[in-house]
Amino acid sequence: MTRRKIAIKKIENVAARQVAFSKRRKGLFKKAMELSTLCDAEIALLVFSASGKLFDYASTSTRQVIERRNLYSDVNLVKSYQPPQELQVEGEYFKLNKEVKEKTLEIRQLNGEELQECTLEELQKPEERLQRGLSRVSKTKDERFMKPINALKRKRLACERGQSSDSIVICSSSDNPPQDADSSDASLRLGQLTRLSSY
Amino acid sequence: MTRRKIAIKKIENVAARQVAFSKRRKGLFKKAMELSTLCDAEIALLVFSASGKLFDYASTSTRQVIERRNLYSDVNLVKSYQPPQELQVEGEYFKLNKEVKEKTLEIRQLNGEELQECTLEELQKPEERLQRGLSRVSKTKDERFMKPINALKRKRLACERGQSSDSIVICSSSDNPPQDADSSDASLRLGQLTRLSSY
DNA sequence: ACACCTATCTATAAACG
DNA sequence: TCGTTTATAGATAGGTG
Repeated sequence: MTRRKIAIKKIENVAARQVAFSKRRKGLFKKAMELSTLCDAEIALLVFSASGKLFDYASTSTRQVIERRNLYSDVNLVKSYQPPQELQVEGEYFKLNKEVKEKTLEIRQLNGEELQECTLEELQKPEERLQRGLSRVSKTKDERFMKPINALKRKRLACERGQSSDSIVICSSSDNPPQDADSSDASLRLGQLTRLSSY
Repeated sequence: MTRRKIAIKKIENVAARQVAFSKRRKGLFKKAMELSTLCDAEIALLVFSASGKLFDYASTSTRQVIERRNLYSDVNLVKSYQPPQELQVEGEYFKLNKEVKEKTLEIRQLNGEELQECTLEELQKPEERLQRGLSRVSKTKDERFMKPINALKRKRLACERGQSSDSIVICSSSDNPPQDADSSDASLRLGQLTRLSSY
């Protein structure tokens, strides 16, 4: 399908087959989910790799109709007719999937995409949210940037005056309101940084 | 996918949804068969239309592992959900779970939370991203806001042509650069708005 | 609903790291 | 094994009959 067209028959090269399986499986699941979403269809998809590994997907948008089975028990795919509706617990997969979709949309909107689907009012929220987020990030960056400078300043002042508690002027490098950048203990902050660097 | 990109959400237009269901179902089955053939996988695919009609496919290339039943035959919904064990956890579920976590973190960072985990450099990216996103959102909002005004303006200019007229000042409601908000045909834009309002 | 068209959008085979 | 990239093959939305 791409650099070269391939015939639809078993791929003999094991490595290539493995790669194709991974890619196409992913694509197939995506298509299944899209169909389910777009057309309000219920879909169950079971894929067993040649080595016996199971990958599955089931949409259960309204009622749970499909049940899954473990690979190693004797398989028995069963469908129910009109199962108890509302009470059905949605599959974990479905729930997760929904969550992913929601978060994806959220992120896309924060990126400023998909905005044509929004009304003027609906644009207000993301805008405010972005402003808040930006403000926080900028502030944090500022603080992080000023810390070593302030530390140096303190050290120097301490040396020069013998010692004293000093009043330090803090400058903001951003165009955001400088809401009092740093007032807590520096060693504490350093402790946090140290801990973080171990990730 | 083609003449126009569509969002992955339920297609409201019934006719269009039906067409999409038919086309995409066909495509999905084809992909399933290709995967099965190319990679020697066993696949079962069940698709229930919104109206309850069943379409299914099952490959049994190597061994018969999947049993199918007709929707209208006797029911036995088997609750055999083995809590996702090793094999399954490694699969789609696991990946989705990871995705959820990643997106959650991403969102939190865009919200300006969890920033203590970032170095100064790592703060740069979200900041720029937020600025871009904010700029896009603001721009879109501006455009949306200006559209009716511009339309009115044109109308009025058209009316006043041949008569006395006063100049109309257009104000931007945002503090972003007004990058020439609207220059295309107003009726077209109105068409878009109308279409959108039906959501 | 179906078959065909075609401009676009998506999936993906190969190649590379 | 994985992630990316890139060029190309394939899928499909919207339109028409």
